[in-house]
Amino acid sequence: MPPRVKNAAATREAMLAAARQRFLQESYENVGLRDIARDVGVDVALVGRYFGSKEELFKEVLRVGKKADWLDPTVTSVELPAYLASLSTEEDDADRRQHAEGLLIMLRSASSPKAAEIIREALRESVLEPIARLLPGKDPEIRSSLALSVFFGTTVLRTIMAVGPLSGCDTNAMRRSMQRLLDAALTEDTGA
Amino acid sequence: MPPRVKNAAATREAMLAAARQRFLQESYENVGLRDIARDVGVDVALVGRYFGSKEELFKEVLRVGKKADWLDPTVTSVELPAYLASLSTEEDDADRRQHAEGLLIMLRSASSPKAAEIIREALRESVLEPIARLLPGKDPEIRSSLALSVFFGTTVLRTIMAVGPLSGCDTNAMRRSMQRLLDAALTEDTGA
DNA sequence: AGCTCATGTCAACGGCCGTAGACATATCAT
DNA sequence: ATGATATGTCTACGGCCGTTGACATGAGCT
Repeated sequence: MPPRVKNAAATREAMLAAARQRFLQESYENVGLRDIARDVGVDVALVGRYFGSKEELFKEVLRVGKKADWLDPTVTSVELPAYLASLSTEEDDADRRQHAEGLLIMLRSASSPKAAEIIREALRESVLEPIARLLPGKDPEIRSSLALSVFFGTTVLRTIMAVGPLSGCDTNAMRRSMQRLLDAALTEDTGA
Repeated sequence: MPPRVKNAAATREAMLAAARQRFLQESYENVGLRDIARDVGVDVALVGRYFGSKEELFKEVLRVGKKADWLDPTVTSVELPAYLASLSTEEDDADRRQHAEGLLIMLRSASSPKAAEIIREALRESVLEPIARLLPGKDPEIRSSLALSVFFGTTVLRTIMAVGPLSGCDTNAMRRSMQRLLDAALTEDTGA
């Protein structure tokens, strides 16, 4: 038989992929359901049928990146800064790419009221807590938040604002800077 | 004479102030001109008359924070990290507050297509370049960008995403962390 | 007082959005 | 082949948006 023209599971998956690409490039409000539907070559109304609402579609998009769990448990705390630093620069590793993409999506839509709570939850449950669990020493939650803030800060300038000095920066230099920042972020506070 | 009920300059100023407050709390797209007008007790159409368009109003809002120039020229590079660190925590100093507010406005609307270019320009001309000019050593543009990324990163988590560990953090601890991060950001890259 | 012009209001336009329900069509079981 | 059902389309609604031009009203001058 010739390949099915009508296949619910396949179109759902295609819409999810298209949505992910869109949310990767624009914020929650600026992504139109009609854009996503057009990408797949399908009618808008299908979004409603398969995902219920735009918010639920967005939730599902964030769930995609969750499948590859954050950080192999074998990763020790000393490798952690290097891993996080590689998130911005490494392009090949599939898991890393997915993690970095997920974070970028959250960052892009961070100031969209409708998306805010969804993002907060996803961030906590599938990023901050897993990282904090790997950190020895005091205040793991604060330090994992600081580490994440390094990623977000550099990404805002490099990718979202497209500010020259960081976007055009040499990859190795960038990785060294990230590593320095992440070391500082993960350092325990001596209170001095 | 009793204070003028109709005063163009005053209402313009009031609308500018109201707009600034709104853009401080929500992103470019999520701030409606009708909201601003309602805050002032005035009709929407006045926005068009006084500012031309929403984009120009936004431009003007960013110009407000520019009046207090960034960093007294007497500030040496050693005090710079402390100054930047105080941006997030200090509430009293008027200039600092205005600088921090300006940055928050830019951050909030960073992923709004209509606002993006305006922000890029304002950031470069009135933040990145002034700071870079104060930095001795190599790659001042890169290092000033990294310093700014520290502010943006922590602000995203603390203020925009309202993520627990950083929003509820002790002020002194926060300042120490910021200082550590900023030192790392401003350190020259030895290439090692 | 009356004239004039700056100042502010009103109504409406066209456009895009997310959502919903009625409708069409392809696929599969019988 | 025929009916049943999953799959996808079409149309349209109500709502908010930024912007515009015609209109009202206040203030200040003579």
